[in-house]
Amino acid sequence: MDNPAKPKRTRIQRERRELIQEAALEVFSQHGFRGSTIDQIAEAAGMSKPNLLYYFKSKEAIFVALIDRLMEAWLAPLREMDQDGDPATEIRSYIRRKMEMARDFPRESRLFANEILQGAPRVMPLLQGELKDLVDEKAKIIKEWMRQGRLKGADPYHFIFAIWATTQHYADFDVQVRAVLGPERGGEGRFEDAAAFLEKLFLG
Amino acid sequence: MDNPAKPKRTRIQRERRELIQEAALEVFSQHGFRGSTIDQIAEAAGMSKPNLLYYFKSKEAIFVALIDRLMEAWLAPLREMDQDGDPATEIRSYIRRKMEMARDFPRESRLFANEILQGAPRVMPLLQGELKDLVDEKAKIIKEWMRQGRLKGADPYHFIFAIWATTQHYADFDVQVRAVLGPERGGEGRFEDAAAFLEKLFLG
DNA sequence: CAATTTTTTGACCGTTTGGACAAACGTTAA
DNA sequence: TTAACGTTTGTCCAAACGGTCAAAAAATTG
Repeated sequence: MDNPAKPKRTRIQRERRELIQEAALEVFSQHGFRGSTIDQIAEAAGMSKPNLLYYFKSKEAIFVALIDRLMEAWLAPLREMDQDGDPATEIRSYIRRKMEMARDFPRESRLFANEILQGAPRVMPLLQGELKDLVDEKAKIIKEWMRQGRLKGADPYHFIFAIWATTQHYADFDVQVRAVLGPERGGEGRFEDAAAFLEKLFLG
Repeated sequence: MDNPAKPKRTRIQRERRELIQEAALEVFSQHGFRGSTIDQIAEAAGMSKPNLLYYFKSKEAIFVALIDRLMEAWLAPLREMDQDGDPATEIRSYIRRKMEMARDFPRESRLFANEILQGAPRVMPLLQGELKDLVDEKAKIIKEWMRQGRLKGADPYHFIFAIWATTQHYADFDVQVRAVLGPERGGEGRFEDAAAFLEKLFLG
């Protein structure tokens, strides 16, 4: 997770690696790791397979780079939750941010979901370390808010889990959501409706 | 989805097909469809690959049989929700049943999640048909309960989604849940804690 | 028992896959 | 011009994969 000797990269290398990661995100999020081929990614990135392997030494390396970048963005919204802010406002903002991520970055969400579903073989240390620490810290804050009577009392861990589950559901299970809502209600408005519902559910 | 000429099967065929599906559930739920090999499934079932292919004509056929059986169990809890029952009791029972499924059948849950994540290529018709119809029907009931003031008012569709998301989370994201809760709180009690939390969340 | 059907297996095949490699190409700078 | 370096590609390979097939083994039936 640290950087043992950071590699110096040319401009082209930075651009190409970025291009490859974008293509890989598209492919991996649709087919999962094992279901994706280097050829698919290479084609999506508009280059030949050997050329792609010049920038990433293996399929695994692409995936790891993607996950690494993803996890940062993943933890950010919870990091922003501020102990000194108004509890209701902080929770509301957190839900909003998570919902926006589900809407704007569904591929990242699905990629992460896939990794966890397979037993988190590549991010387990991160879950037990950085993520657990962060949640422990924020759970303490939420608990304090509840103790002060500024937030309805409940288990802060399951509270956070519930926010994760409900918001990510709209990215990960998007096809099911749309299928059930049907053509009329399944339009773009569904994220707004969901956000409004969740605010009431968690704060009402 | 119907049965065009139901095949007559010997006792051995019934037993072997069952054995294979159990093994396939184990393998598919861990590695996904593309990530699983026929050899893996055959080994888990304690037979040779050609022998397995004697009972199921392809990898796809195993998967379809599995999904078919799964979907029935999947819809059952919602089907049981009774219009004439007490709203709070009905919702509570529904949450309990879904939570028990997450605890007792996590492989089935993960298999389903995997299928949806990949865009539901094999169950889309079912989602748009049977599932949508069922949800439409139950949403109407919930809406009526809310109109009568017997249940807190909210969008019944997102209400149902939220129950799905939160309960299935404890099966699909189990490793993450355990990692965050840590060794102390991540024991078997987590399902009870979660169920209690969710009842309050949805009915409190 | 023998005849017939069902079940099991070893050997095999064509394709796909991740990855290696050397040769070619392009660019820049001495 | 040439040497050096970064980039790109065609070709190739070994392993893994889904699936076939003929024939042996086991079970069932007459």
